[in-house]
Amino acid sequence: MKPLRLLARRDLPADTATLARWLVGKTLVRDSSEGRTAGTIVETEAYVPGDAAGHAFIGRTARNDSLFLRRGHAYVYFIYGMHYAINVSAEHAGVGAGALIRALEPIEGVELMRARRGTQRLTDLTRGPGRLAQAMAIDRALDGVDLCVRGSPLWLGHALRDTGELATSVRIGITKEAARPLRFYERGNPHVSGARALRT
DNA sequence: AGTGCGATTGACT
DNA sequence: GTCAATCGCACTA
Repeated sequence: MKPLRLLARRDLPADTATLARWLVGKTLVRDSSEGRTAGTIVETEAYVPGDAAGHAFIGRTARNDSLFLRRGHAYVYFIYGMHYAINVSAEHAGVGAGALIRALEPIEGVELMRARRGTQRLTDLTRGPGRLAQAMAIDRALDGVDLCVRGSPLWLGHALRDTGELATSVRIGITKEAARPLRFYERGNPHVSGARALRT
């Protein structure tokens, strides 16, 4: 396997939508006491500055504070009383925006992911924001973590393979700003979510 | 102090 | 295809 190399913050595009597109193909790595899990990012959504669908729209609060950090930090939120999901903070410090990571293709630690998820099927491990958070043991304890430093429990790595065709669609599960084409995914990848939510 | 709901998922008809 | 689970948080009062 190719070695996992940390992405430098200067490599991250400052613009939120550009960042979300660019993240498809990169690697998300989780180092925990249980071991390492990692996956190729295959689906993201952009929540841009001033976006009424974004969690930062209401202004900076204790919950969404991490969205306002300099790009490359984790914003982890709790939703529906049972699920966590992770964003990569975007833009400059003080601007509330982020890229939601919606799906991964597992690369490393698949057995650990299976144990955490309580299921065997490979495409059930990290297809969807809640599932991937569970597979990677991501919760509010990781909120605000810097994804661009060595030794972080959660970090971003370079692409480990060529990325397939990038596709674009509207975002899933929102009602405001629902027509904006801000979801990005690798076309045809079986780990991409959204089959229920979208016909395309 | 009470209310309503959400960037989802899994179980079930 | 439909729907309940489950709770932190923003908002109203």
